[in-house]
Amino acid sequence: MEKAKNIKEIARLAGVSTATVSRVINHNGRFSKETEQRVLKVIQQNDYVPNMSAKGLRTSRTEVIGVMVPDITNPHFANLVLRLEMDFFAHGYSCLICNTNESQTLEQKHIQSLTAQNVSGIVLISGTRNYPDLSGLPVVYVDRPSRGPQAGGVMIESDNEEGGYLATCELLRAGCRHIAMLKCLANDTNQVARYRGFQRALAQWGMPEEEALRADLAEVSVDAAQTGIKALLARGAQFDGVMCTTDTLAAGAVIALREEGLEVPRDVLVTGFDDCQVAYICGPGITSVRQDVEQMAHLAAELLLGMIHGETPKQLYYKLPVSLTVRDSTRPRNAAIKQN
Amino acid sequence: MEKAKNIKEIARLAGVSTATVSRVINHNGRFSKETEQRVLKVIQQNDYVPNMSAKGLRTSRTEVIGVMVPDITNPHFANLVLRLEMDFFAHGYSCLICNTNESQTLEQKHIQSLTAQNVSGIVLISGTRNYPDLSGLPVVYVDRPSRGPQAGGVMIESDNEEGGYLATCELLRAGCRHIAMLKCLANDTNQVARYRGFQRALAQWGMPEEEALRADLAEVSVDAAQTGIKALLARGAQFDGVMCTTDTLAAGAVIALREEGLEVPRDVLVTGFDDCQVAYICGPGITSVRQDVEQMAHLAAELLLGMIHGETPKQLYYKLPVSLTVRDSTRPRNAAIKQN
DNA sequence: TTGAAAGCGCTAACAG
DNA sequence: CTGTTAGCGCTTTCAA
Repeated sequence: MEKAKNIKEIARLAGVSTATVSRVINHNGRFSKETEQRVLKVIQQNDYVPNMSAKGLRTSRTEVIGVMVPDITNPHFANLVLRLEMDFFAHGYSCLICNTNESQTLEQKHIQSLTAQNVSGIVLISGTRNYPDLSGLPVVYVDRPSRGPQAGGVMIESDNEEGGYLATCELLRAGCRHIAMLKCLANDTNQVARYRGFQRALAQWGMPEEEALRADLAEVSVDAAQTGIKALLARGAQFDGVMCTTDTLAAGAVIALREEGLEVPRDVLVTGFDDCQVAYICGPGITSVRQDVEQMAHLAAELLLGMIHGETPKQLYYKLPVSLTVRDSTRPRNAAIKQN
Repeated sequence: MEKAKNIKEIARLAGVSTATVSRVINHNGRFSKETEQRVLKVIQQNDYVPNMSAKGLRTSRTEVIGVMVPDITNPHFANLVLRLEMDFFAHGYSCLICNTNESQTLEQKHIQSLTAQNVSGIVLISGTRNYPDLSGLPVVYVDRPSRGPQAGGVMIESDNEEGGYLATCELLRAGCRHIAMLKCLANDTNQVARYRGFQRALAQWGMPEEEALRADLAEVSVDAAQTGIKALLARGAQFDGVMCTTDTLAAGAVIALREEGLEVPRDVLVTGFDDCQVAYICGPGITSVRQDVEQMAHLAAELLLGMIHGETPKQLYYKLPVSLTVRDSTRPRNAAIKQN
């Protein structure tokens, strides 16, 4: 038996008009209980699924969310995207995932493509805000603070400054007195905040920020971190701790130190940021600032779906708390370090 | 000045019919060079982007590819998805990414959602093949061999058997004589192939497969691997090498061994599979079988786009070569092990 | 080489 | 509570 594939045939089989079928499907009321039962039965019997292109054309909105992410292979973003996708799908929405590779040109193209496809909303993980095509479309900015003025939409981020502060305090508490700083401020404004937290902790402990111990990397990668650490050592920098603005950098730092004959935590302590699997896997485990990615995704989905349904968000800005996961990389085995 | 937002207005501004505009946009010929120039200019001046819902409704096909992946947070899949997304976007296609979490029910729902949205094709990373909704739609199966009979579509996978063989040979070559096997055969048929490669290598070296050294885990996770290794040790298993069917498992193995006072590679050698960043980051670096993810994604995109444009693929099955990335985890510092 | 017009499947205004 | 109908923006056949 041939299955009915459009609303007209369903209507015919159920002995009602297409309007009624549409109302039943979209829970728009104005039909009797019996009619509903009959229509739903026919729909089920025929495995009928409404054509989303038609619906999209008619309503100028599809049950699709655009998710723009710098790089899905970054474990932190992968986690975030997974959660977003799950949350949205639970509400009947699919996700168009767009990797922007930190390129504004590509980002612009993706946004154009997304609006052309009538997505209902966009989750934007980007420091850029001034996309004109976005006007009128619900947007939630996640994880990356704005480089310029916020143009509209909601913003959710972790308390990165506090995270940087926590990590640095942990190093200081564990006895570090000369902390190197591994960062990459180029694309990621989060890292600026983490760096500020670092500075605040030092100031609070009455310690100077040592120019010679700062490395600003060209990119966030294990390689760049290795190079950075080796460059520091090569020019004779003396440090007993390394604060890294990312777990990836921390992993690179640990590897580079090992290659240079320095063991973590015996000779140098290290902290990371994001609390990704690498922090756990890296030998030794790396103390890292944990972001609540699950909550971040959940909140983003909730807010965006709310906006899509016409609600106005209570706040325009949400800052989520962070915590510190302490591992071996800040547990000095060498008591000497504490006597500095 | 108000921008034109649909084909009708573009047509009016260019002084032609909508049909001509459509033909220009879709390169369907049957227009003069001058007309083309004029239309393109108006399109550009107005930043006009065709409404994809309308196009989708009309043609029953959208420039969207569905990508079904078990879990985007698995670095191997994240790499694959990133490459796929980049390749497809370069050809004007967006990707709906669907995490299936190894659930067939969820997979089924996603497929229904994808077909309802008139996607042009699907990349399916799954062991399941018998989805009826897929008939007529171009499908490329990637990375996961079929659990049952292949229903149609093209299949691309790495030579997992050879990979398992290579890894095992490396352990044997390095002096291992009692190799533990850490695997999780439940969902992932790839791992079965890797396991076969393991068996082939042992057989070739004239060595028995030791029942007592096999662990089949409930899931692919660091925790499961740790538990597995500790269980082996607890029941007094003696081994000098561990072959793992995944880098994640290998990382767990290294951690568990360390926690039990065994150092890699001093006491035990370890190999992983996938050559993800964890293999590099884990201290020590883990020797791992490298899959050419880039080529896999590239081939998948090429084949799927070809099928979408009506071509018939030359082959229905592609097996991609693998290689071994040797790291410290199979470079024994302890000469004694070689004299076994 | 170009235009007129039908219609994809759906929703929503309106009429009853 | 239910049906009729117009039309979303686009492609494509047919006619010129």
